[in-house]
Amino acid sequence: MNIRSEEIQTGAHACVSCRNCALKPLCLPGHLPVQEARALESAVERGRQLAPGMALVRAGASMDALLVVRSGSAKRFSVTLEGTEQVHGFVLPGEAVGLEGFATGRYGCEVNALEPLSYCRVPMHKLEQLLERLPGLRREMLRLLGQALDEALRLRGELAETDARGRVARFLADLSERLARRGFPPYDFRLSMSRADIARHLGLTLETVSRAFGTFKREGWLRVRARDISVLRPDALAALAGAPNCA
Amino acid sequence: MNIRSEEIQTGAHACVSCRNCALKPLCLPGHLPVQEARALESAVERGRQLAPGMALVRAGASMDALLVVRSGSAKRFSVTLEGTEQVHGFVLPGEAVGLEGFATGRYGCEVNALEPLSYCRVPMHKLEQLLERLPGLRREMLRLLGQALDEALRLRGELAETDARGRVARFLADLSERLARRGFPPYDFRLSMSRADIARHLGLTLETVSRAFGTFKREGWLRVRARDISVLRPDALAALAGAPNCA
DNA sequence: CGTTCATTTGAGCCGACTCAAAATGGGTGG
DNA sequence: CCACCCATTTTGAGTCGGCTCAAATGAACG
Repeated sequence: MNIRSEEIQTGAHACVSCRNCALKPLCLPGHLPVQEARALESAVERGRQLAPGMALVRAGASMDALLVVRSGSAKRFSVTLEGTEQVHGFVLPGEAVGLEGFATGRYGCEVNALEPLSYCRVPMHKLEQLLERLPGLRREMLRLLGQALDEALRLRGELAETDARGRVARFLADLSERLARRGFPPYDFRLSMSRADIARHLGLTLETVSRAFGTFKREGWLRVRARDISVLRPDALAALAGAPNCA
Repeated sequence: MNIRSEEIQTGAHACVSCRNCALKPLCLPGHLPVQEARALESAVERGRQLAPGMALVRAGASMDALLVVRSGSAKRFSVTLEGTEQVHGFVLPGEAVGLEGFATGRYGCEVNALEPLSYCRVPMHKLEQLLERLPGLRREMLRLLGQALDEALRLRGELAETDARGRVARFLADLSERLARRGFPPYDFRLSMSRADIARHLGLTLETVSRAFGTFKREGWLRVRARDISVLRPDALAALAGAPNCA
C-alpha cells in the first residue's frame, strides 16, 4: 500500500521520539495528557525493520511487549488445524497488534509484514509499571481493547449480513478511510495484500473477489490494474457497502 | 436454558458477597488475590432483577458500570440501519457484558434478557479507583478484554470457514461446554433463545438452523423437542464442528 | 526473454436462501 | 381441565449466488 511513511527520524540509535512522529495523533500518545505521553515515550523502543513475509508476532509466543506498527502494513491471521489461513485483518501504521494476547499472555494469532515494516514496542514490564501511575494510560489501554473488540464484532456482523460484492466494497471503503486518516491519498493506492488474502479476510474465494473487482471496474466505479486501485466513485462503493454498519 | 442458578443468598439488602457466590471461580474475583477480591467486592452492587425481553444495556447509552450476569441468560446484538438484528452472542452467568463500551464510553450494542436475569455491577468511578491500587485487577481487566477480543476473532473466523451444519454443531458444542463449566448438565438443556436468534447469530436463516437440528436428530446425535435439547453424541457434534478452531 | 506467480475469466454444480404451507407447542381464558 | 389461539418450529419446492475445477491472460523478476 505504498506505506513508507517518512516520519521524521530524530537521529541516533534506538531512541524513539513520539513527539515528532507523524502518527502521534493516531497512536497511543495522541490520546494522553502531555505528561503521560512523555512518560510513555521513555518506555518505547524501536523494533528492527522487517522484510515482507517476516513475522511480527507468532501465535503462541509469549507476549512480552505491546507492539504498534510505525510504517508498512501487515496481515493478522490464524492458521487452522487444516493448515489454511483465517485472515483477521490488515494492520496499518499507528495500529496496535496482538492485543488478543492479553487473554493468556501469549499471542493468539500471527502477524506478518506485507511490506517492509517498522514498529515500536513497549516492553510488558514497563507497561505495567506505567499503568500503575498513569490513569490516562489505563483508560487508553481499555479504550484500545474496547475498540478492537467493537471492530471485531462489527466485522463479524458484516460477514453474516452482506453478500460478496458488498463485502469487497466495504473492504475498499474501509481501507480508503484508514489511508485518508493517515494522510495517504484515499482514492489511489496499491494493495499490499493478494486477492487470496482479501478473500480469506472476507470469507470468500479469490475468484469471487476478483469478479467483484471486475464488476466494479465494469460499472466505472474503480480502475483496477492488478494491485493498483483507483476509486472513481467512492459514493457508489459506500452505498453498496451499506452504511458504516450497525447503529 | 433453565439457568436460575440458586446462588447462596447471604441475607439482607443490596450487599453482595462474592465470597459465597457460586460463580466466583468464573467471575472477576476468581482471578484475583484474596486481598484484591475483597476490595473489589466492596464496590460491587447488585442490579435489580430483569424480566425476559428487558434491556440490560442499550446501544449508545453511557457506560456507567461494568456489568456481569449473575443468573439467567441474555442476547447481545446490534440493530442495523435496516432494522434487523445482528446477534453477537449469548451471555451466560459469570460473563461480563458491554465491554466494547470501553471504546467510547458508550455501549456499542444491546443486551436483552432472555430469561429472568439478575446481575452485578461495578460503577465506573469505583472501578477506576480500584484500578489505581490493584495491580491484579488491572491485569484482570486487560485479560477480560483480551479474551473477549480473542473470542470475537475466533467466531468471525468460523463464520467464514464453516458451513451451516458445522456452525450449528459448534454452537451446540460451545454452549454445552459453557454450561458444564457452570455446573449445569451439559447434554440436557433448554435453549433460552429462538431459532431466529440462533440463525442471526450464525449468519444463517432460521429455516436452515431448523434443518440442521433436523439432520442431527435424524442421525441420532440429538434429541430435539422445540427448545429442549439432549445431546446424545457430543463426539459427533464436536467432529462436525471441527476442532476448537484455530491453532 | 523466459519463467513463475498472481489475477482474470469461463462453465457447471451445490448449498443456503426465499417463499409458502403444515405441524407443533405453549399459554390463556373459559 | 380442556379447548382454543398464537407464535414458533418444521418441512417442502424452486431459485440463485458463490464455490469448484479448469484454462487463459497478465504482471513481475531474474
